[in-house]
This record gives sequence, C-alpha cells and structure tokens, in this order.
Amino acid sequence: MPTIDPTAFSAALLAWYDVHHRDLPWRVSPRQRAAGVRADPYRIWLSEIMLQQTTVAAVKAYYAKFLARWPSVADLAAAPEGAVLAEWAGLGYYARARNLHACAKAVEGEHGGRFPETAAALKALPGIGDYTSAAIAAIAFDEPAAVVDGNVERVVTRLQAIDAPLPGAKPLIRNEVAALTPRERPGDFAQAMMDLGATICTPTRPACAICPVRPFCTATKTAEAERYPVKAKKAAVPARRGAAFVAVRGDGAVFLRKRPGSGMLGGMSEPPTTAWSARADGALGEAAAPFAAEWRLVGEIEHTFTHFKLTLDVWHAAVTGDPAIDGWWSGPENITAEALPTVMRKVLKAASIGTAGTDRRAAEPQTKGKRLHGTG
DNA sequence: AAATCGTGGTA
DNA sequence: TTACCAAGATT
Repeated sequence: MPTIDPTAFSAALLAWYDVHHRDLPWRVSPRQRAAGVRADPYRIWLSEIMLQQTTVAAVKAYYAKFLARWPSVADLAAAPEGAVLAEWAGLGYYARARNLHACAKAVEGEHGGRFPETAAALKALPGIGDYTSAAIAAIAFDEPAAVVDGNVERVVTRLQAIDAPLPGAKPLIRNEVAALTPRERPGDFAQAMMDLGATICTPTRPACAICPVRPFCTATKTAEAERYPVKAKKAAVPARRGAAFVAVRGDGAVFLRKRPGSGMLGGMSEPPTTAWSARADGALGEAAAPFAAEWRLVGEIEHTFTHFKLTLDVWHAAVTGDPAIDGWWSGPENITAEALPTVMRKVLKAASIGTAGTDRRAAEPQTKGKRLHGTG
C-alpha cells in the first residue's frame, strides 16, 4: 500500500474545502473559524447524533426544531424524555433520542453542564461512540482525532485501493486516517473528508475528474474507484405480520399506549398492537385485540424496517368507555405532537385518523395502505 | 461480535 | 420492485 504524504494531502484537501465546503446550519465555516469563531459543542453534538445513519436533508428540520425548543444542553436535560421522543418522532433509530436525553442529563449532572473536551471522555457518554466522539473532539475542541464515518471509509478505501471487506477493514482504515489527520485544523480536515465523500467521492459515479486529491488516489488510476469499498452482501429481510387496534372515542380521541422503554421503537407511542410474528402467515383476528370492542377490519399497512418487513392488519372500533389497559386518549389537536413513529402514523392513516384538521372522517383518498371493505 | 435498531431517497 | 445507502451505537 503506497504511503501518502500527509502534509501534501491535507493541504490539497483543505484548499478545496475552503472554497467548496457545504454550508450547513450547525457548521462554522472555515472563514468564520479563521476569524476565531468557535463551534458550539452542544450544536455539534446534537447534529452529530441526528446525522448517525441519517441524511443531511432529513436532519435539517429536526435540528432546527430541537435547537429552537432546547437552545442549550441544560434546557434539553431539563425536558421530560417523552417530549424529546415526541420531537424525534419520524427520524428513526429512537435509541438515539433516549441516549441524547441521557447524555444531556449526564453532562449536566456529572460534568457541570459542559461537554468533556477529549474524544476519550466524550466516548464514555451515552450514544457517543468511536465516530461521534472523534468528530466532536476534532470539530469543537481541535483534537486531531481520527474521524471515520461511512464517507471517510469510502474515500480511504479508494485512496489506498483497500480490497479487504468492511467491517473487517475498519482498524486499517482508522490507522490510515490517523496518519493523514493534521495537527492544524483537524476539525476542518474531518469535515472536508466527509464533504468530499458526500459530493465528489460518491458511492456511484464518483467525480474523479474534479477530485482535489486525485493525485493521491490509487483506485482512480485504474478507473476502479466505484469498486470500493468492498462490503459483504446483506441478507434478505424476512417478513413479519401483526395487527393494530385503533379505538376511537366519540370526540375523535384515539387510544394510545407507550411501548416498552427499550427495544424496537422503545419508549414511543402506538395504538395497541399485537406482537409481530416472525411468521408472515399469521392470520390475526379480533381475538388478538387488547380489549373487547366492535372491531372492524379497515385496512392494512406495510412498513420495512432495517431487518424485517412488517404487515399490520388495521382494526378500528368506536369506543365509549375506557379500556382496561394502560394508555391514554389523544385528541385530534394532540395527535401530531405524540411520539408516534412513522409506522404507527401509517396505521392511523389507514384507520382514517387524520393528522391535520379535526374531521377524521374526511373522504381523503387512501394513497398508501390497502383499504379493505369489510362487512359494513 | 454478529445482531439489532428507522426512515426516506434513489438507481 | 428490489437493493442499497445516509456524519453509527449498543449489546
């Protein structure tokens, strides 16, 4: 494997970054940085947690909402977990939101309200692992930590034509990044590597012709950049099936409950659902309902998670009394603020529970989910 | 240490 | 439609 001159490499990369960096809400631009503006650790941390396995486009609106509602780590630490989960609803990987809140409380309770300033200390906090600890340390505290995300893995495996498949090649990649990371401007270097991966060294059809570090790249010499990184193929996702029961009161309120605090959609809200059987053929009738009511099958929804595809039969009932299980009634004016993950919003939509306005019976054509015509 | 954990966009 | 991907962490 050829050795890259770190000084020449980072000079080329940073010169490109100074001109072509992305403008992002949580970012301090190189111009601002040179003028002495420091990144706010809270904002860097918040954005990094949100950006884990999540696109910049999806994060922007959530970042703005969180920052407006909780401008400081103290504000976030003082919030109820349920409020954080509700604000996170729709962004996915909900353990991130639980850990976000736990981390804010740890910073307040154990670190005097200030984020620790080294990657090693940051990594001890909830939700902060190898990547995030290095990123915060580099961007907010100028520590020359090796920042390795998916972008960097792609860039480095191409630079060095690393044929070893991921994730086994991670230690090798990390060492390469550590060797390349400069003492000066380590935060800009990390962000430059990620911007390069996001805009030039893309997964498909990389723009090698305009790449600022092309002279250092082995893979592009043989036009093989697109072959990297090498990854093992993923297994096909199995199918599961279950049922959801949407009870509606006369005033339009829907009965919701809180899911267990850990595991799938941990801590999030839902209309009561059955367990999700590994068998895709599980014919679940109203006998599976959590409480007796005049249940009527009104539709079904499909939702694909990371490791399985779920089909839920959607049952609906008009209810007068209170169910004998834990939960609460959520009125039409409150439903959008509930901690409902996307799959559960699909369920409510299939049961004609609107998320806008109060007329849940509005004749809105069903664009998603199969509308069934039961015995009416 | 392989499995678990969401969602939306795109080829 | 299917498959893969996007600033990974936890157990």
